[in-house]
Amino acid sequence: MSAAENQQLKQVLREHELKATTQRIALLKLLDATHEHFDAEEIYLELLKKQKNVSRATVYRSLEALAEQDLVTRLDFGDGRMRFERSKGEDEHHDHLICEECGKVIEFFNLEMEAQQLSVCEENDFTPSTHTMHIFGTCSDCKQTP
Amino acid sequence: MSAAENQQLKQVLREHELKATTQRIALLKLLDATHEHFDAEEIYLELLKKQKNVSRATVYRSLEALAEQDLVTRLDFGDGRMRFERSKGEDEHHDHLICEECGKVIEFFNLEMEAQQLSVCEENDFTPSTHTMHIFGTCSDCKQTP
DNA sequence: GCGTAAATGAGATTCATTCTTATTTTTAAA
DNA sequence: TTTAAAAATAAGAATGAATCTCATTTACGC
Repeated sequence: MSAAENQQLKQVLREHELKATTQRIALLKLLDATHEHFDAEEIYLELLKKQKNVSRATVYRSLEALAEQDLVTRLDFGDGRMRFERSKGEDEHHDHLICEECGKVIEFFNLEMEAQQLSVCEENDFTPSTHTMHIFGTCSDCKQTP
Repeated sequence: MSAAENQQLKQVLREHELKATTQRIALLKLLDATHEHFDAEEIYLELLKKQKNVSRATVYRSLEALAEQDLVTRLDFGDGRMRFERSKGEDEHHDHLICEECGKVIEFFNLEMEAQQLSVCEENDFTPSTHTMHIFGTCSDCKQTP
């Protein structure tokens, strides 16, 4: 089953004109297996656990290549390092509520908000490619324990 | 007139329990005088031009202290360094369209979008403090010259 | 299997930001 | 105005994420 998954990911990489290296496959497999928002260092350490031949530079370079092909998505929570997730379809796009106390990230999607964004772009003759909407504050858990 | 401005800024700083140092006053004066989104290094260089006694560390520390008191606002355009602007009133809040070609930043405000944000927070029992809404893409100028 | 272009590993490098320590300022009170 | 204590500053060292270098290895079309 892991073999089939490897085969499938190899396919995906080739379709995006990326060489199917063991490192890239392992990286995609890792992100496929979690819903967490890993940063590059965490990804590097996770990969090290599973196979010894990975370097930090490769993690960064692979993430860049994969992001360029929209196979992974960069997330900037404003704390100085980028997080990454496996890209979701257009219909699975989401924004984030970020708790400043505990760091928890709540994903949300609001159709009206997306519509407003498009209308703002139109008003300004601006062609959008991506957007980030982050609301910082305090989550319900942290409100209760002051 | 600069003396009066100094006096006024001194007042502002004291009201926020910050010592009114010449560096902080100069920093506020600089941000008051421009609509640009300077980064820390640019602020440092601008201040150096006007008076020789400033250090990078002080610029960073002052910006942190001023941001904490909401006298300046941090802007994260996702390019690896923070920008700063003089804080505007609640009613002057704005979000940003950021051109990926030329780096131009267009400010906008959309009341419905702000309302949607509040409703999302309510749905999630989340108390918002600040938010960032950045739309990346191509501005009208850059569309014309491909 | 072979050759070549592309990817990788290891570590050096860059760049924004933070920290350290000795010195200087601010400010409140004498 | 002088003075003392607390806070802020200057200068440069240190940190940490991300990028770059270059010698070595790997992927993959032939």
